[in-house]
Amino acid sequence: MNNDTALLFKALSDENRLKIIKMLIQGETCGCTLIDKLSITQPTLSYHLNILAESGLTKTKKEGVWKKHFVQRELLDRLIDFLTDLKNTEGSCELK
Amino acid sequence: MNNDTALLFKALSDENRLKIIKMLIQGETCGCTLIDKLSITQPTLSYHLNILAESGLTKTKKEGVWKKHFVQRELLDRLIDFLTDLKNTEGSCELK
DNA sequence: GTATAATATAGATGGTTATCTATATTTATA
DNA sequence: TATAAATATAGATAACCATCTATATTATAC
Repeated sequence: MNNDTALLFKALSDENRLKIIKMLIQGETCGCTLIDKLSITQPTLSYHLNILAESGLTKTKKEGVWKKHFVQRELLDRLIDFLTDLKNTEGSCELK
Repeated sequence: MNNDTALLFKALSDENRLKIIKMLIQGETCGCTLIDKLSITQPTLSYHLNILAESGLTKTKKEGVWKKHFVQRELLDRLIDFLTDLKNTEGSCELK
């Protein structure tokens, strides 16, 4: 599982990957279900699913011919925490 | 102000830009203050500050020779909302 | 008005990304 | 075991990114 915040944001920085993760959050699915909702080829989908998995945002399990993808919700929490901490940082007013 | 979620995440997908935004959140500053804390040249900093501003995550105001950069906290909220909504999406269990 | 400080722009470059086509691998089933 | 479905890999490519050096612009102060 990945830890690098910039890399997590990068995984979310593509429109197709955002669509994918929105679909996956509704329930684990295989690529063959996702592909119908996207305007990309199967190898390109495979590429994006890999990026999501490598970031740690998704995990997979093999079920026969299928590879089920699902969102690792703890990593969403980690990003929410990061942004919340950032937002709540008090300005120290060290202007220049 | 930008609206595209993927583009906002992209703005946060670079280590230097994360450092910059962490500094800016502590109080508005000019590039000349930021540059000392980063291992990049001034034109590269200018480039990153532009990306942040174009995403909407930061805004700027001119003050004499200086250009003060500051974080648009509402956009952090927007990202937090996006991730929270995503996380709270109920799985509809439509497995395949 | 010239020097100085802050910032921007231009142009180059090596690396990365998203995409494709074509092909290979894996697994279940007829 | 041959076929079909799901997924992966290889290789190509055009576009984009992060970075640099060199130079230009802008604004203040002397």
